[in-house]
Amino acid sequence: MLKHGILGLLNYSSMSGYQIMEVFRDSLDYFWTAQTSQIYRELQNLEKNGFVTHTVVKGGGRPDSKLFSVTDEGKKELIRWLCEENGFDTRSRLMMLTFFRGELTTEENIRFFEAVKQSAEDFSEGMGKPKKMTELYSKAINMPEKAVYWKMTVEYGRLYTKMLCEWCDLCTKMLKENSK
Amino acid sequence: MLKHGILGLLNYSSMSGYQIMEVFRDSLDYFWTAQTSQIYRELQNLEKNGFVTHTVVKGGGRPDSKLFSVTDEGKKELIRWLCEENGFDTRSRLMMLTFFRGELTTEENIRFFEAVKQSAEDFSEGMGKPKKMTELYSKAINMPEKAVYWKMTVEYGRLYTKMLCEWCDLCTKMLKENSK
DNA sequence: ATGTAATATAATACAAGTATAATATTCCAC
DNA sequence: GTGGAATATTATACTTGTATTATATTACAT
Repeated sequence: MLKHGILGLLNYSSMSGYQIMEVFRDSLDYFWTAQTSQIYRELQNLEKNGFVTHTVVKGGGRPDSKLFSVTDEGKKELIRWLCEENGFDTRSRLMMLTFFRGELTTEENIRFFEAVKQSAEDFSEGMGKPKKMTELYSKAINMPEKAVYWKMTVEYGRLYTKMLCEWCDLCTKMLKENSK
Repeated sequence: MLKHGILGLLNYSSMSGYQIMEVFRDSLDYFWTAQTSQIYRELQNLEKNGFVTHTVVKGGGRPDSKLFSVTDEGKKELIRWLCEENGFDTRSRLMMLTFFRGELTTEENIRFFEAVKQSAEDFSEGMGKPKKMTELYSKAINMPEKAVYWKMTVEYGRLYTKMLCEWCDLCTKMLKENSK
């Protein structure tokens, strides 16, 4: 997954590994996170496969860096991935954690679902505000035709957290009714 | 994750690797899938860590099998996991695939979101019916106090797929308005 | 009797994500 | 001038999930 995310970013514009790391950290972390080391490793793999190349850029004052760019092959691979992956996925850590909660008490589990709800609310709030989105949209000035897809991911975040809060309320309700 | 899922199942009742595989395949695949080989590997790891033990059972007619049971240590580990993992997670392959769709045409992307919606509808339909749930609930007769948590995972599936369909409709709408 | 399906376990290789730490440069504050 | 923060890359080890294949036993249908 990360591999293609990097390819997608480099397709917007050439970047160093460090800059890619910043984009994931500051703008994409609401749907994907990546360790710095993983980004550099994937860049090496992508280069080995001929999907990206790099030139060394003298760091004016800063350490030298490698500026990575997608190749034609890389662009083709990005398109192939976009066309062939269907994206529907139901794997859920939360469901694994929910399924086996019969081992704990009703009270403990009510607290669990309230904590999940709180996390969802915090996330939802944190997503709207900051540089996260402003950085995204400032890039969108140069790429207005991409902005609609970025907006969709934000809308997903909104709908998903709303749904999750409703589900948590439902679970809490089920537990309270159960224990009467 | 799988490790604790196996621990959770063995905590319901002792089983062979093959039976665990059947439960994942027939009853839990709507939120987690696992290769047979991964299940046997995790069983070996769990045993190495002292969380499960096994006795060999002569297969009356069938091949011999290993009947696995949780140890006290294993039960403790299960509880620890349930208490310490918070479960809120926003990583999404679908969002990765959405974010970079600016490379494709509006028409291609409308088809994409329609396909995602179709998958969600198929999943939702498939979840309600079959032996999947009947097997789950037949076990619930012996464990009525666990059934409420199993029901919650089903409710999540219902809410999630409904939300996803709405999101797909929204995306399609955004694209159609955009291209006017 | 032959082959196929179901039962049952195991090995191997690979892909992808996590965790931690090492190394080097330069700027800036104290 | 010293230490810390930001920039920039790399290495190593580990965990988890995926993919494929191999092996062996018995039941059952053709």
